[in-house]
Amino acid sequence: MNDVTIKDVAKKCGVSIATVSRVINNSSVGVGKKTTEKVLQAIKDMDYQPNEMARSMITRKSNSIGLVLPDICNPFFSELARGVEDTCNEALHSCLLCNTDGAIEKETSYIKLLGGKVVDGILFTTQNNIEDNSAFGILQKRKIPFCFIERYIDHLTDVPGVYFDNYKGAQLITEYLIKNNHTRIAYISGPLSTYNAQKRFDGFKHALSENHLEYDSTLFYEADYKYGGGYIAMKELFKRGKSFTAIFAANDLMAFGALQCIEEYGFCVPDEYSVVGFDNISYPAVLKPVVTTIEIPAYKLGVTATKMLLSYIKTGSLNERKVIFDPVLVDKGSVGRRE
Amino acid sequence: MNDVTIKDVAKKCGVSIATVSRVINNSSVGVGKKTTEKVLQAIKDMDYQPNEMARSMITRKSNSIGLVLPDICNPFFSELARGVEDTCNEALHSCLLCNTDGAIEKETSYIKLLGGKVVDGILFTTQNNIEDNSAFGILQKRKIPFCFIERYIDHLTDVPGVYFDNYKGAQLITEYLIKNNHTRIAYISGPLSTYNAQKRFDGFKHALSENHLEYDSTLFYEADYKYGGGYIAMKELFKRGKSFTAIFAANDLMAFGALQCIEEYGFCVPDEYSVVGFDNISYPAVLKPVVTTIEIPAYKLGVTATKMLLSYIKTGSLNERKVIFDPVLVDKGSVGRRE
DNA sequence: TTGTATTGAGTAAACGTTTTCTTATGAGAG
DNA sequence: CTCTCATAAGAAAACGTTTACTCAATACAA
Repeated sequence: MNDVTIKDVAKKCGVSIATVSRVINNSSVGVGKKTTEKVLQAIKDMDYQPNEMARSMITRKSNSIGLVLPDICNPFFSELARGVEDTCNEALHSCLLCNTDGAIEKETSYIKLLGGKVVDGILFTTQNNIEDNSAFGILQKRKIPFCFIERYIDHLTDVPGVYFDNYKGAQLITEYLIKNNHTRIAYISGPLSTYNAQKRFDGFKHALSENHLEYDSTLFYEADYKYGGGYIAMKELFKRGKSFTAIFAANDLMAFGALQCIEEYGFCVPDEYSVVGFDNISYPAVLKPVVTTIEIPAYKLGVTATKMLLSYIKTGSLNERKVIFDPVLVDKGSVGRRE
Repeated sequence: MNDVTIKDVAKKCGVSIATVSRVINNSSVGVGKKTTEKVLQAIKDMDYQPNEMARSMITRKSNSIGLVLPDICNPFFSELARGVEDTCNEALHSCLLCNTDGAIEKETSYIKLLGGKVVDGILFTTQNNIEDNSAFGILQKRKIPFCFIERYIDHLTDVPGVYFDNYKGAQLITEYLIKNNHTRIAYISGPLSTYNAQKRFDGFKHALSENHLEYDSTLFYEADYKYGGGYIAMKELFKRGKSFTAIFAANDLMAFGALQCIEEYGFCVPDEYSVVGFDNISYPAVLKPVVTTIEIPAYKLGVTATKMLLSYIKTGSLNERKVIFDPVLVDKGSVGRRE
């Protein structure tokens, strides 16, 4: 390690450490021009780098934030993370990465660790229910600045967060199907224990009723947000023998599973069945299949949340506690028009 | 912020801060059982969390490492990062994420920043040439513990790093083609300015000559590691009118591009043309196309590099300065047997 | 009983900064 | 020539820990 300290620099210049400190920080307010130059030169010569730890002790700022998310390998989260990190970097902050796999214990232990003044604030994404999440409790108790990402607590309106409007998204894409004259739409849901899945389902039903269509529970199947789940769901829906012309899967992965099944049954998309998903997971354009979907702007969510958190850390207050992103429909041609 | 300090705990218990410190650290060596319990209780009651900054000042360890990579959104790097973070977490360390986009200035500024005792060591991946990389210079000058990942400096044998044997990988997959009686193999290269591309190309040529096949430069095309590049390369190869039965693209993305072109020409894979790639980019199994390829164990690379770095940080020495991972062939059915 | 370990716990220095307070220097005004 | 004031720079405290050094108290062997 490089062990040049401010003392060494001071000694070499024949000045006090206070002077060196002033040069480093204020670009020399109250330091003579000649001295400033001398110090600057010495810093360069000795390759001196201030010890950020010591600095943080005094300033009570670590200039870093923690990013707690389920899994960086999930493209949604890596894009989000990129948005976070880019924004941090711009603001001369560092970003600590924490993968929780959605496990509450891991979330809690990370938050505890980070709370030890390791970071100035925390960006938190969780799939778990917030209210009975001990991590959330610690955040509040310790008064650690934080900002939620894609985690909704309808009734806790004062909790800072950046959200995506799943309800509206589901509504939007359902309406798109309806506009294309689909009236009997099968719905493959994610686990309804998650807030996500519930909101999407609600949005779907709302769009139906707004358009005077009846929700048919025999066209509903609750799966697991996974490829296999979508496949099984589709099979089951076919088995039930009810008629429908479109399938709304609550995420892209399940939509892919459904497509696979449809193909095996020898049906054509979008001619015989229309399929829509949710998420717009972004893989190289080459890869098939492809499904009309709702895009969640992960990068933007990351940027916005980071800005919010940093501003909160800096000023201690927030003029906007909640930012909600609107859904955008991305048409990739898996919806056909019914006449 | 939670501002309970060790002093508060000590005062509440009527003991000295040294005692509290001992309880925290050694689980009370040299502290009476009763006192220990009292302190532990107080810590819980007051929700005391030691200030890691202050701690680091004394121990000269931040218990965190920096991970410097081009782009977390690239699935290779996110998997790598996951390996790194998991290993860090196990060792009770934190991991700082730094995206450089491969820009030397960004690499340098990150390394400088991290060098300020923010981290105990650095994991460094770069696409740039190491020798004239100023970031490398800083690493060495400041004696910051580091470990390279997937960056090769043949002649700098004492530089700690974890590598993947691109040469052998290319050789392996070429031999697989030859074993399937392909004798005229087209090669779509990545940019030969990168070390990667060069090694893979060398491995390819070596396998040919080992099997007494002649390298034919009219079957060679240098592209850019991208989908579009692979597509254009394939088109050009067809245009040249030379005969070949297999295509080796130096990464999967280009292989996909080649496949796209082959399909447009109305040819069948693997019946008429065999195609192989490199990287085994891992997308959900659903997604097509799919190509026989060489897997680079990103996660394992991350784990190994982290272990290496942590051990170096701890002991100050390294029994193994270089770990090289062997390639594994992943057969996904895009190679046909020639009779 | 005396002497010697052993154990428990306190005191204070140290880590490398920032920052408040203080002082020395010199310039300009009267 | 003196007084005042601005400016430059130093001294020292503080940040919250860990740890080396003490010392008191107890336990045990002789």
